[in-house]
Amino acid sequence: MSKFRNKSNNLTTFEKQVLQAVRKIPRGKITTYRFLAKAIGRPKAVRAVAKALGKNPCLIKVPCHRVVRSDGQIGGYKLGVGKKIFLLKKEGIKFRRVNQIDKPNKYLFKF
DNA sequence: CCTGGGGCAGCCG
DNA sequence: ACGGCTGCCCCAG
Repeated sequence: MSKFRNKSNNLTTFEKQVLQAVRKIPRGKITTYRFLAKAIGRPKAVRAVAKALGKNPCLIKVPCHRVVRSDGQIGGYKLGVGKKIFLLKKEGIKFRRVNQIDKPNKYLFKF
């Protein structure tokens, strides 16, 4: 038995697919909830995808802060939007206003 | 700019 | 099993 408690991720197949896809997003890049939904073959399950991110068990392996809204706004974050913005800035993402990414298209990661 | 309805996987009673 | 919310949303109007 590991000393480290295994946060037994009771994740469904769908949720795993979502998290797996997010892991591919490199530092300094972002994607949107919509693209992410498409990427896993469920273009209409956008909200379900967003919800799945809320269950993200490991913020290191699954950088869900790199998933933002289609309009370039930040979107939500389980640990607070402020934290999300902080992380994105740290990775080189520029903001035009607090809460609004400058030229989101520039950073978009294509699956 | 704001609004409503679409859409769907999970969760809870 | 089952129906009704809900959620890190989206876009047409």
